[in-house]
Amino acid sequence: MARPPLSPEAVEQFRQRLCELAMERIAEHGYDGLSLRGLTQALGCSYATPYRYFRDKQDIFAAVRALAYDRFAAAIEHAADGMGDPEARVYALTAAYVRFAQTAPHAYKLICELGLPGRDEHPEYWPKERRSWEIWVGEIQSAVDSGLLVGDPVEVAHVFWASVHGAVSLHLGRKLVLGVDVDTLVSSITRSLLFAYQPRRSPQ
Amino acid sequence: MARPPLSPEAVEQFRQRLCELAMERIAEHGYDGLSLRGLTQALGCSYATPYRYFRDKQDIFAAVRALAYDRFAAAIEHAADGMGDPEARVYALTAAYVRFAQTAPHAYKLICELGLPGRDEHPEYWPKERRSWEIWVGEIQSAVDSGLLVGDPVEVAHVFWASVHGAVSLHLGRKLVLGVDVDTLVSSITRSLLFAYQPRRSPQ
DNA sequence: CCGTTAATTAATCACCGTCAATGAAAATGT
DNA sequence: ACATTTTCATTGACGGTGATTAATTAACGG
Repeated sequence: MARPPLSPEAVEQFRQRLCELAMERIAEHGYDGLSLRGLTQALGCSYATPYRYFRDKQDIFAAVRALAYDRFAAAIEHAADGMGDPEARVYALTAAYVRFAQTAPHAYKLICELGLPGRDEHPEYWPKERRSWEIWVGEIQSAVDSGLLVGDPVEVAHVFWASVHGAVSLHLGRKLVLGVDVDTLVSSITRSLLFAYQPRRSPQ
Repeated sequence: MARPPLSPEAVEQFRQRLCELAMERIAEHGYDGLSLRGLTQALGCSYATPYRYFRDKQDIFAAVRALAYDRFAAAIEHAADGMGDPEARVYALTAAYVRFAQTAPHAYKLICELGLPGRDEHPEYWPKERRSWEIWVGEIQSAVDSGLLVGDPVEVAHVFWASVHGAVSLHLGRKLVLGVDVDTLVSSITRSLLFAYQPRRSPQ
C-alpha cells in the first residue's frame, strides 16, 4: 500500500550509467577531478540523487574500479579462443590488449595508468587485479608449454606485459611521434619478443 | 636608501624549493590535486607568499614542468658518455632511464605518466619534449650506425622506448608482481630487443 | 486520501585561488 | 640613534566550488 521500491534492475541500471560516466570523467580529469555536481548535471539528475544508490563518493570510486577490472579481464580472457597456432594466440592476446585500451581508454587508464588511491587501504580489489594477471601469465605459460617460447613464464609474461603496456601508455598519453600508430608498434614488439624468446640450439 | 630586493639566488632558491614540493604533490595527487594552501603550509609560509615569486598557479605549473623536462633530458643525455662499446651504450641508456625514474619518480610521472597538461593546450613545452625524444632516438641511431642494430631508427627507438617506459610505469604503479624488480626486468627487455634487432644473415 | 518511497531543494561546512590592506624588516640618510 | 623609504610577508576578505545532510516536494499503490 505504498510506492514500491525501485526494482533491483533499475537500481543496477542507474549505478551502471553513473559508473560509466564517472569512469570517463575520472580518466579525463583525474581522480580528484570528479565532482558529484558536474557528474549529476551531465547525468540529468540532482546532485543528491546518487546518495540513494551509493553510500558516498568513495563508494562510487569502488564501483567504478570494479567495473573497469571486470571489463579488462573479460577483454583478454577469450582473446585467443579458437586459435590453434601458438604464435597466433600470442598475437591475438596482445592485439586484444591494445583493442581494449583503444575502445575503453577510460577503463584502461583507471586500471593501469592512474595510480588510484586506496590501493593499499582497499585490498578488496587485489583479487580482481590478480585475476587479470593470471589470465595473462596463463596465456604465456601455454606458449611456453607448446614450445613456442622458452624461459621462466613469469619473467616472459612480465616482459611482454611491460612492453605492450608501454606502447599503449605512450599512445594514450599522445606521446607517440606523428606517423607511428600503436597497432604496428605493438605488432613490432610482439614479433621482436617472440623472436627473442624462441627456442634455439645455442643459448645466447 | 631602502630595503634591497631579494637576490636572484634567493628568488631562485625559493622557486626551486616550491617547485620541488609542488612536483611531489602533483605526482601524488594529480594535476588538479595541488592546492596553494596545502603547498604553502607544507612549505612553512603564508598562502600568499608564492605570488611574490609566481604570477599565478598556472605559472607554478609551467615552472614545475620545465624543471621536470630539463632534469629528464639531463639524466639521459650523458648516460653513455665515455662508453665505446655500442652494446654497453644501449645498456647504459636504458639503465639511466630507469635510474631517473627511480630517483625522481615525481618528475618522471609528470612527464610520461600524467598526460594531463596536454601539449596541445600548452605548446611551449613541445620543444622540451622533442629534445628528450631526439636524445633518445639519436642514441639508437648511433647503435644502428655502428652496426649493432638494424632497422628504421625511429621504429627501433619507439620499440625500446615503449618497452622500457612500460616496465618503469608498472614499477611506479606498484603493479609488478612480488619478487620482480624493475632493474632486472629492463635488463631482460634490453637484452631481448638487442637480440631481436641484431643484424643477421637471413632476415625474418 | 494515506502511507511509503524517490527525487529535488535548501542549507551547512569546508576548502581553494586571488588580491587589497596591513604589519614587519632592513638598509640608507641625517 | 632615529626616522624614512622600499620591499617582504602575513592576514583577512571575497567569490566560487565542493561534499554531504536535513527538509521538502513529487510519484505511486492501496
